[in-house]
Amino acid sequence: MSLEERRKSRVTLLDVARHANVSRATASLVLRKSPLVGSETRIRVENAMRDLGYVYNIGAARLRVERSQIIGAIVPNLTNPFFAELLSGIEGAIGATGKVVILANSGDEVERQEMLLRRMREHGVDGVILCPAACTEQALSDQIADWGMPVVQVLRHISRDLDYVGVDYAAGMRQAVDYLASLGHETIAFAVHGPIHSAYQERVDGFHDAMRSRALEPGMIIRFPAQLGDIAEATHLLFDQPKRPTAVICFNHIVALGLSAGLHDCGLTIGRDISLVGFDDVADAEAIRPKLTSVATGPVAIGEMAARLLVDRIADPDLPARHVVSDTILHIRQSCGRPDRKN
Amino acid sequence: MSLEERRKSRVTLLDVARHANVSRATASLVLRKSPLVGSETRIRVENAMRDLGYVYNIGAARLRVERSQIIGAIVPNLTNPFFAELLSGIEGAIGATGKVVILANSGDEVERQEMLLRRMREHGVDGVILCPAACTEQALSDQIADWGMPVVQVLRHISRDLDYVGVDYAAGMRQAVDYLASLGHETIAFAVHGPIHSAYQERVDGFHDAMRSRALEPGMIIRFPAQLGDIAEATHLLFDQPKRPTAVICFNHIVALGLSAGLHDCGLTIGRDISLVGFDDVADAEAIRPKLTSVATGPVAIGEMAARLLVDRIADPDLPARHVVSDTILHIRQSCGRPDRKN
DNA sequence: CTGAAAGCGCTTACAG
DNA sequence: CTGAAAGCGCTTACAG
Repeated sequence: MSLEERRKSRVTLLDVARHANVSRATASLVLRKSPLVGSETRIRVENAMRDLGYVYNIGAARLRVERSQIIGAIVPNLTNPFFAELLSGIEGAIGATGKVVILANSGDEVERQEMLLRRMREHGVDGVILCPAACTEQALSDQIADWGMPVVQVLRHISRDLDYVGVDYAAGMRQAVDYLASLGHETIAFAVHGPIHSAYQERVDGFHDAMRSRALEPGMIIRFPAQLGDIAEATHLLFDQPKRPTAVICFNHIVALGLSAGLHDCGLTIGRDISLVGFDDVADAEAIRPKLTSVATGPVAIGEMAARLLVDRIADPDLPARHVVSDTILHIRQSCGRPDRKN
Repeated sequence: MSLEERRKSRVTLLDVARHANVSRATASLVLRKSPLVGSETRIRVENAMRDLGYVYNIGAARLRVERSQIIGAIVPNLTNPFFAELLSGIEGAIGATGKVVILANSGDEVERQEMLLRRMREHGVDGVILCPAACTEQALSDQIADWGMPVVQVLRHISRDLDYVGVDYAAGMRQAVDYLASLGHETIAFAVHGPIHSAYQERVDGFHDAMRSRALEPGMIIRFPAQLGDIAEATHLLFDQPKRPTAVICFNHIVALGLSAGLHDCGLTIGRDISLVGFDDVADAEAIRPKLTSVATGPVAIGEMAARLLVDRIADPDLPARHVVSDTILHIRQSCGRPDRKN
């Protein structure tokens, strides 16, 4: 009986048309706000829709028309607040166009990513915003081209043939290094962690380049554990170096949070005994003490921009590939000082 | 021409059937792994699918069958890491069943929530996991029943007629109060912020009850700004009270982060001069110093549980409504000490 | 095990 | 402006 009711309650466009004394074609035109329909007719149909509780069936429409109004978003990690902000930007901008976003988490695994991509194709997504899992091969780009599926890469890239929106990581590293150098630091470490991908590589290369152009010794890359909980107790890695760094740049806000805690545990005062620069500048940067000087990358805006590019590409698949790289901003707060020459 | 190609490349089940020399019905059976098909036939069909690059069209199938394999998730805020973890649990558990999740952000606005719900119905979602926007009226529950749409409420509830999975906030508050009382605190504040909803109310009520049952003076509820960035500088509110609190329980990790910073700015040492208990226990709790004693609510597990309930309800819409409320765990770390009687 | 046929709810020319 | 008809890609009885 509840099944009965539910079945009964499914009202179709034909029901609406009958109730309004028009043909189904006319009702369809009203639905899509065609100017072909007279206003009295339109109103009659709209009333019928309301009275009957009609709900448009996008899936059925999709069968005839080439738009599902669904786009996919694949990120490597959902619990990282940085990706949450990215997603927030994507969802906001896509939602504003009346489309809907299917969310998926690749966990940075290429097989899982492959499965998700297939699932999304089965759902007929109009396109996807992809932050490629680490170790994704460039060949994926050819596959995507074969499929004829609009894709924009975000934050990480695997091919120049696809649209891309990301961050000018090299410039960000230069800002950090220049700032520290201006305070007198010469021995600067770059504390990294996590899987290797384009954004990782660009940061590392950017660090080396920035150090070189300041005529500083490059090369002090120190790898920390992937999990926030393990970073603090690995802080000693900083001091196991041949030359002890007076300043450290963090790969992202997770490393910054971990080291900020770990240095505190070592009895060091950040900003006096050692300088710390964060990267990504999510909300925490303001909240930890001392306030963290940080390179801001604006994840929400990046998500919005990626959404915009995807919408454009769906509208015109033959557009040449675009690559937009956004500027970083160094927010100077309280976590850096002059080097302590005693060390 | 690229259009041509794309159109050409759309291979249907009929193409597969022809290529494998079977009827479309048989191909469909293979697709759905029916045991009715002989294994040689099955293999022939599977090869044809592979050779032709066939992609199942779920949307077309949905038209015949009552399952879209899409579920919706509506949360009030995407940038709050707590909701990101919740979402992660939802996506993981739903994804594991082969379904896909449409994500949407209500921004805690009921009109927006209404629009999102409609959009999801248009997409024929099989059900939705809803964290109701603040001020959602109970009438929504009746609407949902009318629609015949499976819904599970998560974290916040508006009606007992709908499934719900949330947290035993009252028990969490009791744990916090009991712990502080056992250290000797008598003047305890509850620092709240954000919109009012069931989870808010339950925490406040739980606080009062817990204080009363310890024979302590209840009632010190102090409201802080909604934005993390504004909380630290509102810390003085704690001291504008008739009786200065020796301990404060935080509404969530955002308040905890903000106050932790603000108290530091006031020159107070947390755990010695004043005690702080967090709520939610997202990753940060381990990372701020002193380590934050916190009531853990396990958002990932809650998301998973909500997904499980939704799947059950979709399978059997006539199930009686279930309400699962998960236990909290008090993680004792370093942010609490005995009250300083000098104050 | 397989084929022919009807139908899910829409859109789109094509006539009127 | 409106109606009749075909078709999007699948599934589901129903015969064989």
